[in-house]
Amino acid sequence: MTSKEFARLLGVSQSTVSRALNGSHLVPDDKKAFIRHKARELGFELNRQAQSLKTNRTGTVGILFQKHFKSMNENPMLAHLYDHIQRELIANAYDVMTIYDRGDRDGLSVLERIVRRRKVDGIITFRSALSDSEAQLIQQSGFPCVSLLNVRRASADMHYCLSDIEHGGWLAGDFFGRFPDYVPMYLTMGEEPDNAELQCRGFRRGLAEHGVTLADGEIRRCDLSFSSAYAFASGMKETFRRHRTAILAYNDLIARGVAEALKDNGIAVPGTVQIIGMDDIPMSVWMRPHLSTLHVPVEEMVPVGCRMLRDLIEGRKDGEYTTSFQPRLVLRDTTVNPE
Amino acid sequence: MTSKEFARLLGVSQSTVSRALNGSHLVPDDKKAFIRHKARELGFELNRQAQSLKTNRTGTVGILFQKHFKSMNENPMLAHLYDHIQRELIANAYDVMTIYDRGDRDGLSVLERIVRRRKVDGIITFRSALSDSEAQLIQQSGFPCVSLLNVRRASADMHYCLSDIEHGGWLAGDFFGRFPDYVPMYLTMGEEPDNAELQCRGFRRGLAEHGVTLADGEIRRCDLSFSSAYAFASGMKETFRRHRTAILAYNDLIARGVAEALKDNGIAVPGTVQIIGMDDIPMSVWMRPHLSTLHVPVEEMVPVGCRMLRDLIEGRKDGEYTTSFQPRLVLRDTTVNPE
DNA sequence: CACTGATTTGCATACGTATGCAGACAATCA
DNA sequence: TGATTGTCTGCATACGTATGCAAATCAGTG
Repeated sequence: MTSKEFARLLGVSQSTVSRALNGSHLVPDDKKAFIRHKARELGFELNRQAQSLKTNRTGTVGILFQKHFKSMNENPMLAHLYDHIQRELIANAYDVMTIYDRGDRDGLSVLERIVRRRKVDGIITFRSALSDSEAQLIQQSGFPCVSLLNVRRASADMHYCLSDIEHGGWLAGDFFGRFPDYVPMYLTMGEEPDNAELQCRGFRRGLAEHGVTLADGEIRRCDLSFSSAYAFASGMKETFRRHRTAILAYNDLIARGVAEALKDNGIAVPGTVQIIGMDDIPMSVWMRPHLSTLHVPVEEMVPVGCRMLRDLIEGRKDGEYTTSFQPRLVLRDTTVNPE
Repeated sequence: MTSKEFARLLGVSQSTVSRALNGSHLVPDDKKAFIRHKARELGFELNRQAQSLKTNRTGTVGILFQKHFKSMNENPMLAHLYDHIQRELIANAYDVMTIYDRGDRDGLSVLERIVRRRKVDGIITFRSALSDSEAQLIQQSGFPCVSLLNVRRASADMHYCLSDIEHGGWLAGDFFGRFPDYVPMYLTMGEEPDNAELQCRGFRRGLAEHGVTLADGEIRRCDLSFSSAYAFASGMKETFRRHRTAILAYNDLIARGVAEALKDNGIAVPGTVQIIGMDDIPMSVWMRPHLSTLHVPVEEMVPVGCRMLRDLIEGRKDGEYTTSFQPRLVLRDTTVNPE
């Protein structure tokens, strides 16, 4: 059924139907209500394709995963974020399209295809480690784009909804600083050097305020995966037996891998090794010991980030803007209870 | 740039451009190649909105999650499947839209909205426990729909790409039947009674062939979550200490929860308790002990299922069709090595 | 060269909506 | 009453593509 047929059925013009269903102020409230009521009753809905052709709006937002990063089933934080974002956008009448590049096909990336064909109104991306070409593509296409969670060095024209990772590092440093008998260690991975550096700086500063220093040699690396972190910690068991260690891990996935390895190797947590992760993914409390972590307020960030994107799409806002959220230290079972 | 402008630029008509880019046989190969080359060179692409308006095709497939089930970050198998499906569809030039209902808004479900506005060409759904109203909606909308993985009782007009869960159960039964000193136990959850019943029947049959019976009292339930399985197994520790037990779990998520609980409670695996899961999610080998499991050949099923959907969408096939895949028993560290 | 058939081209239109514009109608005021 | 404003309506058109149809071109044959 087209709007024209539907209009004839109600004895009004197609224009009036269109205006009523789009909430135009040109049609009086009672008539608007009537038309909407009838539409629901008869199951009529405006054709999205035609609507899109006229308005250049699709009612769809793309969620962009970077190929450098893991997928949702390898990185639980992505699934966690995706879940919240999806819920939030749907509640605001946007549908969600996944954009996940895994290398180019025919020299035309998925992002490129979607952007060029305008299949979305805007883009949300989690990490800011877009490749330069991707960032450039988004920028010159003029698509509204909000980056959640982490910042990318030197990229203009992008909007951020951040968690203050440096402050997170500071919180962990401030905590571990109270245990001078534990050697501090920072365990990160290669994928996000900018953010790791921020986190490490905060950690260092937090420790320093208690007179504790983070030795350069105690900045360790593994890959962004449970098993890599597991392997790392297994390989370190002699070191851990030699002296107590207080580990800040880049995120919960890594922290969880470390905790599991320590458990399997019979190293006491938190008696011998303390661990703090970051993100507070749901998985944090699946397993024992429950992970102490820096809670990233996803539940607050996502609505704000989505709101930012909607403002940009619907033209309520322009120019750059950035919001920032503070992580919160949550002590569970991988840290010693401070007296 | 529109196709008309682009056509003028090349000195041909808009029709020819349209035909060339859509691969019509009406335009000779050399000209087709030339036009395509130019299009790529100038970055021209046909407008998807207009195209959709004419053809009623969107180039998008919806992946439908049921609200009864967990989300991707709670159920790793969903993320695993999603990952494969997304990759497969993108490789075939379809984009992917997530359809995740969490209760209705305004009495209009997300699925309803998407179907009514025809934002997708077809639907893939993982589990077949669609609510009746959802199944009906899909059916009467005439959307091609393929259900992966599991079957739903008594639903016509749906196409299935299944893993043979009953055979999976049989494999586990046939294996555990060789260990008469282990009491068999089946651990399932309430969400998918049809499939659980099939699996249990296979398990029972497999055991019976070795003269072992599964007692009705040894059919246990927990929720579909890691922590619920963990809690269940923790609560059973006295039983496990009393006699050896061979557990078939409905899936790996549950099996993993059990394994972790046993580890934390100091119960020997597989010496005291053997565990077989199902799915073979990547998480299976993240943690120790590596889980013995019934490998579901996602890597084979997904391409076939997507192919089925594409056939339906592109009109190469109609009527119902169903394909089925055999799971495979993978022995790792939660089962006793048969001599 | 005339004719036939096959191949290729462009014209014209339709898809279903949003919206500028002009006109209809009601309300207000002098 | 007539003029003026404000509110509402419908007509007509444009968005950019796909495709039926007729026309044009070409190759092959007698």
